[in-house]
Amino acid sequence: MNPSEILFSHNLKRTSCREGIIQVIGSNETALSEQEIRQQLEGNYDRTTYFRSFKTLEDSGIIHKIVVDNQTIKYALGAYNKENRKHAHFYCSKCQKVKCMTTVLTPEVPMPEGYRISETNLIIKGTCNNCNC
Amino acid sequence: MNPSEILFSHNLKRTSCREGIIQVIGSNETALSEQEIRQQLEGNYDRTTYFRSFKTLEDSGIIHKIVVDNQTIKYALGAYNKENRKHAHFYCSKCQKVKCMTTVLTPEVPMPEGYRISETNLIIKGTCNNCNC
DNA sequence: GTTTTAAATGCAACTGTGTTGCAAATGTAG
DNA sequence: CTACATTTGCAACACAGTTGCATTTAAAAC
Repeated sequence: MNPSEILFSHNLKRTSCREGIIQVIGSNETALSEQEIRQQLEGNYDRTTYFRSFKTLEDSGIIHKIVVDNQTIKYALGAYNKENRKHAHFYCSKCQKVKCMTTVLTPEVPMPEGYRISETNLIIKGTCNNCNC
Repeated sequence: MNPSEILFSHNLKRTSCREGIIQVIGSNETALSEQEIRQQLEGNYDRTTYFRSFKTLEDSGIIHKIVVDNQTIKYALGAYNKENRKHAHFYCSKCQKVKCMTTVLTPEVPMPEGYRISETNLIIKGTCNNCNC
């Protein structure tokens, strides 16, 4: 599906900013920050528009937000696998790239009586194969 | 050990701000944000001083920083268990409290050739036993 | 106890992130 | 093409985090 179709299938208006964001995120191996997305996008959109677009796209599950730390936020396509499970993310502290580890699912943690889990985030930090050469 | 002894044993100067931070964090069940620590501290220190103190205390392993999301940062005492492993953290999205789950260690994730892990963060979000009543 | 000195603090200024209200522009259904 | 709801851009703002520098303080040396 192309960006336009993705938006349509989620009942979202097909605006150029949204289509561009999906397009750029979808054509990258690693997750991207707002800055990186802006650099790769043709159109010059307002910062507010980006943030509102990210929120809309995230709410509908088209993209997901990866909070590595309070200064490093990245976005990638998709969100859940077929079983509605989320995956881990790897952050390379040398090249600052974030990769979705789609084969590593977040663990099912047994919780004490009375606790309910809505979401589990697993972030792994280190250095990637490219930076360890 | 009291705050003064803790600082001494880490070769850090025993300033009132640092002692106060350790004191406040140590006397709370849950992890605290900068704001919450400020409210419970007598002395009125500059914001810069807090951030520098947090960094110093974190670098020496006296406290650890918990990044729940880019807007929610908390601090708690200690850092690693005896085996140098880190634990998971639970964030209640109703009461906004963060608890160290010292019994749940971060998983050992098998990585592809060439990857090195320096740190693993596991954040569980949901609602706590208090808020589910 | 006083002096000395390296470290910590307070202050001012600044960057960057994220939010809100409102008017203008745009997508889409009719 | 028109009408309407939604999205966007702009301005303004709140807050987190950082840096340089002068002042103050902790702790070691005397």
